Amino acid sequence: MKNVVLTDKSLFEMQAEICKTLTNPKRIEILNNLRNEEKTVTELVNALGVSKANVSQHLAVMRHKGILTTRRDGVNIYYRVANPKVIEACTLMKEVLFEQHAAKKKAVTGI
Amino acid sequence: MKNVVLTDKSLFEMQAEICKTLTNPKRIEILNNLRNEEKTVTELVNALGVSKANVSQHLAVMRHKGILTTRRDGVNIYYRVANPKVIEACTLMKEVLFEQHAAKKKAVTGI
DNA sequence: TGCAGAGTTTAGAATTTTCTTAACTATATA
DNA sequence: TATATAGTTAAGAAAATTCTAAACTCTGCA
Repeated sequence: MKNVVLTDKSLFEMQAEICKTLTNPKRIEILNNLRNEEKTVTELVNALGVSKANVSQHLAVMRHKGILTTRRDGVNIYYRVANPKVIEACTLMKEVLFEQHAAKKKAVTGI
Repeated sequence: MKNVVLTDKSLFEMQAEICKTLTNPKRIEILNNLRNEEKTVTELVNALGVSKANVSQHLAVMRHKGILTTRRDGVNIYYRVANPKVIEACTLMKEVLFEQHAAKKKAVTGI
């Protein structure tokens, strides 16, 4: 365990690293799937419709960053969101998107 | 103005596009600088200590995504955050980082 | 032990992001 | 008009991200 101390110098970089979780459409879709419940890799594969290897890679990215945690139950591995604030941040950014959309629509229709 | 309608198909992609704003340390630092006030490009250049061209590029990225807006006053262009929810999301992700840090520290020191 | 199902890891190509340099536009003022 | 200041844009190299295919590990069970 190294670098337990947060240095000012690297703070923005560390924050960017955490935020990178949210920059891939499939990872966002995974987070949406894990919003209220834990799921196995296979369940996520079926929900997303992409290869198991790819889902596993995205899960690994988020697990290594501490965004997701896992538990094994027999042959299955269940993934869940480690900190609900990630979901909150995700929701806020979706709201930003919707509010932009509403503003654009208003600009076009005048309503 | 095309694609005013949000399709389900592209929703995660659009959300990821918005979130990409937060994935660069310099853009996060810019958002921190604009948290409570508008600033000119030169003020941001001085605050970040990087080239004007680079700051301008990062500002352009965020402006094109509707995250920042601008006003010109004479020779200066003032940038400000368009939607405070972006700052809220940024803050939440920083809290996630700090809570991870606290958890790691506790794991090491037992306190 | 051997097999099948569940998941991970690796290697590499294609794409995207980032930064630097240089050229460019716009505004104010002498 | 000429010049300085403020900011933007373009081109291209270096680095990071993403996906696919194939090989690999781990667990449960016959």
